[in-house]
Amino acid sequence: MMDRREEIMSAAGKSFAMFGYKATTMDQVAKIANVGKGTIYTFFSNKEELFHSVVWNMVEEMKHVSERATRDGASFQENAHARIMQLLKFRETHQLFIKLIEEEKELRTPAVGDVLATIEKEIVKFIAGKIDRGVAKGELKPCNSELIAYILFKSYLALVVDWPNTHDQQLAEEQITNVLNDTIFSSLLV
Amino acid sequence: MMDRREEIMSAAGKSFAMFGYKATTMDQVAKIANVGKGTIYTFFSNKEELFHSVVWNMVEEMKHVSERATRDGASFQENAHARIMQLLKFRETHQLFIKLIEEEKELRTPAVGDVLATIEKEIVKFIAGKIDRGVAKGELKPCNSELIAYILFKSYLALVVDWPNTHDQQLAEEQITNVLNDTIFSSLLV
DNA sequence: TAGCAGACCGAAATGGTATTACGGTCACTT
DNA sequence: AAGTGACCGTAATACCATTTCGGTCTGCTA
Repeated sequence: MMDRREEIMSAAGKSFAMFGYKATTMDQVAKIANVGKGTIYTFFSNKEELFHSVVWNMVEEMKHVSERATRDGASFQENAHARIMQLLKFRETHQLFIKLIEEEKELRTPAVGDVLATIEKEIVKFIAGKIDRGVAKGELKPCNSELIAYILFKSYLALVVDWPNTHDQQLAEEQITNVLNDTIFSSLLV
Repeated sequence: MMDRREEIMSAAGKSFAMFGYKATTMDQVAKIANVGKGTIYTFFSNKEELFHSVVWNMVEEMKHVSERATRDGASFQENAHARIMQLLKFRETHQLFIKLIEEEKELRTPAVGDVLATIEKEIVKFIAGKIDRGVAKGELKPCNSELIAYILFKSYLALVVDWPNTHDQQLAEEQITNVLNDTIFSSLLV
């Protein structure tokens, strides 16, 4: 039988993904995990900490999936594009992530807002790390990597996520690569 | 005495700016305008149309204020920067605009959400027009002006409005001009 | 008699309260 | 010693009585 802690995390993951943060109860999690409610509190000090642990797991998985989009021979821009697109795909594919975004939009649960902000910060840090590596390898000019990572990610969000909200067809991926190659990426190359 | 229609628009403008869309009542507007409630309905078919008229007024004023930031001798980038910064300043200075943003965030009044989306579209159209003019005058390369205007405005929003939400000090204006000159603007110049 | 005013209408929001649900604890079991 | 679930106080929910408000329409005024 699985480790009790993992059992609980897994149960919580399923419940948060299905019902969201607010609508999952600790009794629910205990039931799914085949564990008494009290037991949960020997591993996690409260609901929010359990939530953070589960979300953190997801973030690690997301980074891992993103890394897997890296291709060895490819240029920095190609890899950066592939990795960020993978992040965005994860964002709108992974059940828990979808549920969190939905809950933030309709319920405004504060704990969910906090967690989404944390995730965004982590993603930007992840991208900034890639830029720093590019600089260290001499592929990119030195720059304020956090600022560039920030505007790069925000641009992707704007083009991939926001644009379709106000325009009735989404942008072709080629248009996205073109505009970003001409602007942000071109300013980075040595 | 002022035109009755203007009287009503002015009263509505004050009320929307002070209390927001949801919390201003037609009785309230009638009272401020010194007009019977029925009279409002001879000029505007309903509350939402009155609202749109008032907001449209504000948008025209905002565009006008933005134009006034234009300097004759200055480069395209300088003027574009000055005009967009003026738009953003208006956005966080003008009472009605402030109130709309607040109401969208806390109350989620649908009519307000619609109107804010319309305003954003109008701003992007305004910027796209400037880009088209720059192209026509031969200052800029031909490009997809709507797409560039979109990403340009979204970038300004990200750097000026969003950044301070997650970082405890706002970006210096010089950092903003630097990063955008190196990226989006540089891709536009002939 | 044309245009304005404000009493009036029904739908929708609000407020107050009785009830339920939930996060977290702890005395008890195994 | 480790685990459980009945239990507690608070906070959310459901319910209903009352009020509010957008919009209409008849009568009044100039």
